[in-house]
Amino acid sequence: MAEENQELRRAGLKVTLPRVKILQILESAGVEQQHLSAEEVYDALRDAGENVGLATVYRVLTQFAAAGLVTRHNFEAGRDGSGTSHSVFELARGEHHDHMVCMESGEVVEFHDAVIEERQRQIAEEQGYELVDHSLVLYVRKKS
Amino acid sequence: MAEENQELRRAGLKVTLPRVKILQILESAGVEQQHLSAEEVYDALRDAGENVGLATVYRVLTQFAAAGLVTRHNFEAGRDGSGTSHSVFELARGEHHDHMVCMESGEVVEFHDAVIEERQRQIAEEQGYELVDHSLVLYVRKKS
DNA sequence: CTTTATGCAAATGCTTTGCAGTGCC
DNA sequence: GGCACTGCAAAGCATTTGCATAAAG
Repeated sequence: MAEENQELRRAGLKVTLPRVKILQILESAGVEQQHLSAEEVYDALRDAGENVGLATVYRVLTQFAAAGLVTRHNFEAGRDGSGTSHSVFELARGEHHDHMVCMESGEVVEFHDAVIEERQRQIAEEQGYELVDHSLVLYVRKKS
Repeated sequence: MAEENQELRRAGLKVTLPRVKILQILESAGVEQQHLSAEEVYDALRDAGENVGLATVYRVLTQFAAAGLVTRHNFEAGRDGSGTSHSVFELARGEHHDHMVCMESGEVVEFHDAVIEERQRQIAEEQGYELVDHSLVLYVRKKS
């Protein structure tokens, strides 16, 4: 219960109601809903009876991301080159992983592959670069 | 010279000055500048003395993307979770490739790796999905 | 001629900011 | 009490759309 407060303090952030609530929402998100948009967090707050402004949700999530508490992703909505893409946030639970998004259901599956990770490092190196970060998203469709 | 007109007709688009000009700009982009934002294309047009509206640039690029003539990417600006990301367009020259973006210089290097491509397919399959598309961007830093 | 494209300006959607008021430590 | 945090409304960007005009086939 006081767990969240610790995390916040560690991040150098004052323990306030919006921050604690948002952290709880992210922590309690079911496996199927680990990737929330700012709007979804906002709605969850209202459903929980808390009156937090959308601006605050964005501010808090951005701070959390800067503190490494959460990760921000930018999944593109549809293929078809519709530049529409909103951010989704997910609690950073230690190890890194990539994502697979179903183009039909919107479902998100996480995965981690050592082979790919290593190849990426090698490829960057071959070009004289050091790999700092990467973003890999597979757009998939359920098999029939 | 009439090459562009053929490509446009093939795509089912009327041959108009804005479309031809934009196609030329993309084709003549140097190796270091193959990835242009709508704004950059717009500026290039003005520099070439053509008065094309930015809205038209967007419309044309979107049509080109839909026709498969160009590919639209969404490189994120800075890491640090600043959701800032604008689209860049690149001429689709046949084979698929991924990108490596230098976080300092903004330079973009293209690459293709059969191992990664294959692993992606396998990973999707293992989860009962069919791989439709993917987006892979490596964020790198020049080695010292 | 008829259809499709263009330009401009206004509208959008998501995200950030300015500022006065509020609540942590 | 002071300074960080919040809420609200307004500002910002990149991109899209409505509509009257202009050009293509």
